[in-house]
Amino acid sequence: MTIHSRVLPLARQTQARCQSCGLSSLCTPLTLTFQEMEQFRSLTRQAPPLHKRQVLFQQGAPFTSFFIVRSGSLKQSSRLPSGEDQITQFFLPGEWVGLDGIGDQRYPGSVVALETTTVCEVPFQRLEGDHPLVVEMRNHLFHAMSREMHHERMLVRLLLRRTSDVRLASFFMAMSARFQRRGYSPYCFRLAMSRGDIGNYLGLAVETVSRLLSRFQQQQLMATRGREFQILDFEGLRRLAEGEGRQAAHG
Amino acid sequence: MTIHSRVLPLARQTQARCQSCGLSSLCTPLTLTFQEMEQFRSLTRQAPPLHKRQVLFQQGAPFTSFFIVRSGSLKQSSRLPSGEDQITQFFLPGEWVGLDGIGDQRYPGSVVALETTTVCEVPFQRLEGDHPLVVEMRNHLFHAMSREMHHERMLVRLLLRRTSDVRLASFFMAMSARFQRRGYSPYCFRLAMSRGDIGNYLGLAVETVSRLLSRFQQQQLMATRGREFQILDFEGLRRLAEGEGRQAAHG
DNA sequence: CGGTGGCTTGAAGACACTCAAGGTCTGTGG
DNA sequence: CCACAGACCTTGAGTGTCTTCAAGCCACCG
Repeated sequence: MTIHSRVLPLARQTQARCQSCGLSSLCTPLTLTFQEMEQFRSLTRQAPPLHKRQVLFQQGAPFTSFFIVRSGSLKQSSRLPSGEDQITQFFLPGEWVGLDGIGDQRYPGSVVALETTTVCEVPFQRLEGDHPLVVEMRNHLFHAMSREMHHERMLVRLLLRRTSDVRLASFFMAMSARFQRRGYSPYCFRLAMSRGDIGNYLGLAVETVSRLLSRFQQQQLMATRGREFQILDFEGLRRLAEGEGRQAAHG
Repeated sequence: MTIHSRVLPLARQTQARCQSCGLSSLCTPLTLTFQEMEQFRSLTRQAPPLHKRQVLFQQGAPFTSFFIVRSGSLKQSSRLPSGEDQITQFFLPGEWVGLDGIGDQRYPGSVVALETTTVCEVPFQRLEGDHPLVVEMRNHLFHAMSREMHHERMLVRLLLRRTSDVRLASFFMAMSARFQRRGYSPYCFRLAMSRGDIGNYLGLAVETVSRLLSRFQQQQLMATRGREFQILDFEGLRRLAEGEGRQAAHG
């Protein structure tokens, strides 16, 4: 119990690095005074880099901390009773990992690095108490979870009744938005996950993903080279994702 | 604005009724002392019954309160840019309504009663501060949201790659569990939503839902009479929902 | 240089959707 | 109490989409 194995106990070193993280505006709930910042840094600690395929935590492990991605990316997958793995999430820099473990005090899925990745750890215990900073942080999490809840619900329910091309287009639109929010180009990015991962996530066969990518390329919507993706016709892709020019409602 | 129109300002009357609610163990985070109970009751207020098709709140309305269902049931649906309505949730007695409005301070979907329904209102403002009771309540919500988040994610991602019969079987298993948790029979229940609603929720055409119900009946898995449902072969339905005897993984 | 894993492409079949029509239930007004 | 209207539900036939199965390609790495 207590704490999962791969966390550094080096809180001091941590603080120095978190300050230069470049993501602090995303890690911290609001703009903080310098003094508050000092105190806030005490909530987090730096973990050593994860290499590709390394596990951050295992499904079922006791929930102790959550994490904020500093660089790289990860995927979360849950082993189903039937033995299959279902990918439930991808994580990009600045995003919270492990929020869904709070409920049952266990991580409901395993999270592994898709490439070399660094994360900040936030021990959940440190979020207790009534210090204004901690209160602020909890509040932020509250909002984040609520938003996440609805977003997820919408997106996926939407996908349920959509054709594969709409699903994939939606996926890229979502990714594009996430990169843009991070300050990266929304038109050109690299995704570390395999076609198989994308297919698993969207509920499509690998072959379907591959075929669609070819078609998107042919339609001049996107250009693909390995795991580098470029959106050529943003509006076109958006229209496709919105479902225009495709199947209609039936409710 | 400010507060949605149909809320009673009668906090006193409310308290008397919430005490005899029978759901208090679900409404309140933990077992509370009598004194705490007194204080906690001050957090909620009773709203007048909603009749069928009446709107609890509209999509986009400012978030002020959430609600706990006392009796009856509701559905939440979001209007998509394309103009379709997507049902994102059904609510049964004892369940929280409106949690997903916290994030953006607006309700992300409209909630309407599926039948005559009563709810308790919990103004969000009353959850601020550091009173131990309020802290407890927030903590409870935190956990509830986290669980919800993961549950939703799993369930729906799962459905993405499932055939229609597995989707529908999963739906009934989930409903069954929800009724059981409330102390009702897990084998026999009435669902107030139409076939169309179920189809919309699961991403299936009405016709498919109807055909599957006929098939389930023929296979002696369930018996259906209008909106009354009876699970005849619980294990069989569970096996179907788990995906055994059906399509396999490909990841 | 051969092996492995990931990716792409082709062909055949299953599944769920659309369209269409008939049947049933519910609520309302005479 | 009955008749009617409208919504809801069921069933059938045909079609398109996505999956599965199969094979080949490509890049990376021993």
